[in-house]
Amino acid sequence: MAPVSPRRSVAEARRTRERIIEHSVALASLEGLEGLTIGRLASDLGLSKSGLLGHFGTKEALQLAVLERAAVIFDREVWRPAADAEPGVTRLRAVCATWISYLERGVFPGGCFFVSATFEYDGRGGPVRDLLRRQFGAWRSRLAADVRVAAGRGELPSDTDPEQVVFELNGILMSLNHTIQLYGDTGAAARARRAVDRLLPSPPSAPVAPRRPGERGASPKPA
Amino acid sequence: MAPVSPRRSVAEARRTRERIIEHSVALASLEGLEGLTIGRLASDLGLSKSGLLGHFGTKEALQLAVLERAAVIFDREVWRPAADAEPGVTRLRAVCATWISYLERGVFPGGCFFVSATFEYDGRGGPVRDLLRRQFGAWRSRLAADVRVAAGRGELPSDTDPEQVVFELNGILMSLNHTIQLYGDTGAAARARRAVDRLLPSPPSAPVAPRRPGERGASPKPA
DNA sequence: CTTTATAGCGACCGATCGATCGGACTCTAT
DNA sequence: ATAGAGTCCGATCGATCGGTCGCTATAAAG
Repeated sequence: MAPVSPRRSVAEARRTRERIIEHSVALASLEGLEGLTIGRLASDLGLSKSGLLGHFGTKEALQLAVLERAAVIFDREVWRPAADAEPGVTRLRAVCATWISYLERGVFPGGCFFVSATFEYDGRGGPVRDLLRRQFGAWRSRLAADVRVAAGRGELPSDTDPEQVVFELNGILMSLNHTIQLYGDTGAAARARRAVDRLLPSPPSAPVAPRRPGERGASPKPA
Repeated sequence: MAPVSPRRSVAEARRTRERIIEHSVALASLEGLEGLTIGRLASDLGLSKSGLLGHFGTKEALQLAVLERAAVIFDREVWRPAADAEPGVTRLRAVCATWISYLERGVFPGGCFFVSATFEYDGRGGPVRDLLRRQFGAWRSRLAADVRVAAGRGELPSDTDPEQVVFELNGILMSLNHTIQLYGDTGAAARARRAVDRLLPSPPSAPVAPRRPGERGASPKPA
């Protein structure tokens, strides 16, 4: 039989792998990481199931690769645009802003990838959940670090409990995610911004978004 | 072959249906509504698949029945214990307290049934999602009604946006649900209570309103 | 050119999915 | 006593699941 796609160089294989992961991220955002199916992916991409699975070995390995790719996207869309802001409340507010925007823009069609995924893996065990916990833990501790900076600078009360602020911030973001996904209510973004404003009052007289080209905040790699 | 379970009266059938729903609620709380499988349920309950499905017709009908039962449990565990409190902030705080306790006690082993379910049905359509939206909408509007009462009584600023308060309350509760399920962190309940306190300051013992309206937000100090 | 590594295919595996069917059985109503 | 309704089972259906196997065709290495 005539081979339909006769190119199988190593370089092509890398591109194929990219295509698989990219499509898997989009699909998993909507259907969940467990909702990914090899057959569906293969037919969407014009591959055979064995050809597709050959790149990863098992479905679980694919899920982990998808999760890591999602983290790269999250980093690019949320962390990086806010990284250069002044550490403390200013950067916290910047991260919240990029996060809300990332949800508004629908970077992932199913809302925040990690919120969905952590809810999906609530009660299970295994490597996927372990990775999720580590990724989410990195998110929380990075926020908490900036809360501590803010408290040290007097932008927040000195007795501020960083974990408490992170807890409430996450709540705001999850509530936004939930509202958008369940009701398609775009106006909820304004509510989220108002809630963030109340939780993290804009620091007084500090020049907003002072661009200091030399300084880079912790350059990110949630993993 | 000797029939293993020879009792099939109408009354027994009702009990069987109860058993199915009860077990399904517990299972769906952990595995999700979509994660319910007829075969698993049947084997857990010592029934045949056809015998089990005969009570509902389709899996979707079972899911709807499970959702309605979950709502009954939620009503019993969260709404009812707070129903007799003074309408307004007092009752809002009571509902939040029962909700937090309901999560602490693990009424559903997988956390709040409706939080999990709405996240699961984020991106899908169909009757199950429709019912979920209605149920969640009822929750929101009941909370909003009490917020309006509170604002009318001066317990909250008169220009309070009820939907905003509900949005933030839901965030606190979802953050708690998330923390408990992903990390098993029981201390998070204290954080949730603190956050609720800040959002809904306890009204003074006298039903008068010493708070000056016009001041936005529940409390000027974050954290 | 020859050899080796590998990308990808097609066929196939056992398991499980939701669902259907006919029939055996028990209760209830007449 | 008998008819009807309803409960539940065992067998079975087609579809799909994740995954394996042997194979071919090609690219890369020698």
